[in-house]
Amino acid sequence: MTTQDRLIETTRELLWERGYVGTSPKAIQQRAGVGQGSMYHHFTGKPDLAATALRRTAEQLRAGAGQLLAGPGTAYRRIEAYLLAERDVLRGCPIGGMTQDPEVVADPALRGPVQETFAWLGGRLAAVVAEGQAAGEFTADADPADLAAAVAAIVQGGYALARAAGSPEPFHQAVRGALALLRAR
Amino acid sequence: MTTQDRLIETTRELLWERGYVGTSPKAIQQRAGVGQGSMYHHFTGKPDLAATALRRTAEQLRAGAGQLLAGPGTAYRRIEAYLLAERDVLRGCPIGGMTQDPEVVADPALRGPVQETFAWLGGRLAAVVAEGQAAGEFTADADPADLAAAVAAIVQGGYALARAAGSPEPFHQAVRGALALLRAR
DNA sequence: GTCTATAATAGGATAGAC
DNA sequence: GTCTATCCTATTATAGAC
Repeated sequence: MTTQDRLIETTRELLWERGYVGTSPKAIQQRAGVGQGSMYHHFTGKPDLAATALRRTAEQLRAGAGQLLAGPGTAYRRIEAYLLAERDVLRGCPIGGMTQDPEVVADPALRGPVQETFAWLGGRLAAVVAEGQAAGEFTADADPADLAAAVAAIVQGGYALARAAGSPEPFHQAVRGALALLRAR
Repeated sequence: MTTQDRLIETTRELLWERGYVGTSPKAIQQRAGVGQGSMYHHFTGKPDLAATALRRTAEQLRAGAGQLLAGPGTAYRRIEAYLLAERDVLRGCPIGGMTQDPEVVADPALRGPVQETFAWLGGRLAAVVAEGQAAGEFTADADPADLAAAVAAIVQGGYALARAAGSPEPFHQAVRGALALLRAR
């Protein structure tokens, strides 16, 4: 792995663990085992490095979710697969967590990957819901985009509840609740 | 308003706007218009002041939600009232947002008010759901605690989606989706 | 109670040697 | 490309005067 790559991977970890404000260049350099000079040689500064790291994280998240949602099975089964995917619940979402940081939200380069990820996810989920409605699997009296947003919110909100409780259980409750509601359609 | 109160109110604002890591004692003092000495006279330090501020915010949040959930009307109407309550969506939740900060999660004095708020909210929502099931308003095939967690997660997740998008719309989509699902019970 | 020093450490970056 | 040295500001307090 190149020095540049180590910087990116280390930044991805730290952003996930400590958020953007909580991640200092010094901490990145120390964990990556490189001096200051290297970091500023490859990146213009912390925002540049963080944006690069976030783009990579967003890519991987989309790849994972894309697989689950494109899989075989009914619409319900695919949404279920997405909701039941294995997650390190107490670590939270490496993309969604960024929305809490005002500096991320304020900087287009940082918010970009986050915004695009959720826009993409909403679109994919809505497409699956629409397929389910077309197949008569779900009643067609709700906007697919609304149900898609609800499913995405369950995951993001589940993380928040779990971290508040110090336990993954509230996340799983929320998912079970959402699946129970979806089955009733 | 006393100096102590101004410090608490200012800290509540800053915690909401910038989170715990992003809120410095100096910023609190400047916005409150008091010197360093005053802050350290009334509070042992930033964690103490922040914990006091969070307890007050938690109280107000519970008071507001409690009113909506205890109101008249069917279980569905009360949950609807909670979900449709007016919110400054792009500001996020002043309590739920704290879960993103590792220092808050790690400090029992800081996580306490957050944990208690969601524990209380989950209990209240579950009670309303249970009433709805008892009244035949909802089918009784789902655990009230699961549906309660789902409702709470919709709100918290809705904030995250909205801030990612830079628009309140995804929050409202998620709420509409959740209400559509609840109506089908 | 409140204020103004003062201080040790961290944050974020630049300069220049190698 | 990578490193160390240096710089300025912010952070989070403590000390002591008023």
